[in-house]
Amino acid sequence: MFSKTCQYAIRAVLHLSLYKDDYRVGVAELAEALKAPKHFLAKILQQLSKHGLVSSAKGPNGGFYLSEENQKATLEDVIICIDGSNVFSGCVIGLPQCSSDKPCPLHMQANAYRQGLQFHLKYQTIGEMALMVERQGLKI
Amino acid sequence: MFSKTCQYAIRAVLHLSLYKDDYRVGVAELAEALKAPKHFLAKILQQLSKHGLVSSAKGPNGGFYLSEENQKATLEDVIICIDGSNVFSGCVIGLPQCSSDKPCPLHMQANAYRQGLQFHLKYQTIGEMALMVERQGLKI
DNA sequence: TTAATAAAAGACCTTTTTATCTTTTATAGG
DNA sequence: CCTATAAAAGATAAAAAGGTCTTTTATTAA
Repeated sequence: MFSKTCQYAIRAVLHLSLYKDDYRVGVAELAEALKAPKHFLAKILQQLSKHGLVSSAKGPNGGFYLSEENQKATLEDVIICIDGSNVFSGCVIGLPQCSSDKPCPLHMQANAYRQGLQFHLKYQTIGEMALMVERQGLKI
Repeated sequence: MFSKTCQYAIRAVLHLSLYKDDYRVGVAELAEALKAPKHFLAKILQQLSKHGLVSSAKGPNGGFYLSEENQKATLEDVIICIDGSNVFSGCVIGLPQCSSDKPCPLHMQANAYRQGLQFHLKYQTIGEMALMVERQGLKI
């Protein structure tokens, strides 16, 4: 479904949302926590940063964090930023002309799956998800 | 969702199921019909053939076809043959330890919809799908 | 104002996926 | 039995994804 890059991005953002508001997380620390390759994770965070989905501060005590604004974004935003919107809307068997007008044989069922998930990812902010994660003790 | 290889495989099998029972389709013809790279498609068909999901005949008038038996298989079989079963069961954010016991934050939602798709792909044979495709004039 | 810190940026490498080309094997039909 | 045909098999190549390393830039705090 999602690329490995995107999986790291999702996990990184969720993880960032668990820290205290004013704490800046260094890539090394985050990479360790996620068991993700450090430099690769750095790239991903930079891309998210460039698109305003995470915030960062350079220099001593710097690092990545989620601003109030960032917390209001959704995982859908993160996913689209990394993998593009086609993960939700592209034809599952790769037909360029596939649409609800001229559907492929898997169109309806595949869309049910993807739109259901997309809805879930869209109508809950990252901040809200973080609360869920903490209360339910979910794995990241 | 599915690899390009898998997308070709699905389309190839569906396409094969539309021909008359006794007609053998050459790779060149099938590649043309699917607008797929010929040699690459050949590889895919060989893999499906090795796993008993399509049948083939060498020599003049030879080619690929679906036997009675092959028609009774499902697209789930095809997909698992090419992409492996993790497309249906692997953690969407890539956690090895993710399970219904220790779920990731997307576990429930992802599985709810994914299993819907899997069910659809599993409880309709390729032969049955072919009928649908013809009756509804769907795109392949 | 300088030294240490940490992100940003970019060059580079590795692996996997996707795709092509060539040779071998099997078989139908003249 | 020979030839043309078409799949099987295998080697090779190109592109994309995943991952690493080095240099540059910004910032803080001594």
